[in-house]
Amino acid sequence: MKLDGRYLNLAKIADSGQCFRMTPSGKGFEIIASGRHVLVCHEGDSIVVKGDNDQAFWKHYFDLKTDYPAILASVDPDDVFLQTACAYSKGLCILNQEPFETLISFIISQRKSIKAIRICVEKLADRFGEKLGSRYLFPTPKALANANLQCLQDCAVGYRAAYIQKTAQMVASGEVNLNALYQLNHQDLVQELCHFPGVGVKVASCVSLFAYHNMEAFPRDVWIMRVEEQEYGGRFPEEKYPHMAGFLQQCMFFYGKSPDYRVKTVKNP
DNA sequence: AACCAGGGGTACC
DNA sequence: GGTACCCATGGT
Repeated sequence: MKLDGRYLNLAKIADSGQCFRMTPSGKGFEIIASGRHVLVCHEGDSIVVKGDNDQAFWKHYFDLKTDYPAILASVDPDDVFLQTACAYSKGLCILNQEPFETLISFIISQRKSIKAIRICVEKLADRFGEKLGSRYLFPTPKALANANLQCLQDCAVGYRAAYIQKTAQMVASGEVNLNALYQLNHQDLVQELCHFPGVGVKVASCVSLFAYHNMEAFPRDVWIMRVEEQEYGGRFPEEKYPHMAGFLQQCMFFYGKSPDYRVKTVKNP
């Protein structure tokens, strides 16, 4: 199956820190998402997906309906840093990911590096997920709700084990219906997600952006705050870009973490 | 070998 | 309502 790949850059998406189960494989990438396990790679102007034929799903997953070039073109030309960050990040998009996996993944994310998050998520899948071919799917809410606390801790999640277990129980029991939350706006959604243990405004914002695709979400982590301090004297005016702030945040995060930017901003007196 | 990682909960004031 | 401290674990 082929998709329009003229804008996307799979390598950048895989390295962007919004998804944790997209890994280099041969000339392309392996993706495990929403009960599917595929191989994707660039081929000319296309992205070739092998292992699944649900075109509607993958078009949505890669957010092909959003006009990213138009978004990039509408960035304030006087904001030199943002222009640079966006140019550097060309090919990034905001994926449409499954809410439960995104929720648990970003509960794990607190005080962890992206590499460490990947390891935890993989261990959870290996231990509690359903097998599909050579790999394991992300665990269902029920599987994590019934998981032994010590077994969860064996997945290197540390003190977050209790957060994961309780959150999974709240979902599995029906106390919270994640699919029903699509109808909420960003602010109400964040408030709702904050009821889960281990979820504060930052994690909730990530879930709002990466699963529910609320583009006005602007998650502030240590990297973003560092960039905001350096480039904007404290705070990026995200209200200036109500329908694309989340994507710009991705660009600022991706560029801000890159060696290019870090070398540039080193101060040697 | 200290220090940091896509923070949040809690106990204080 | 702010703020200080604690929380496991892996990478650098």
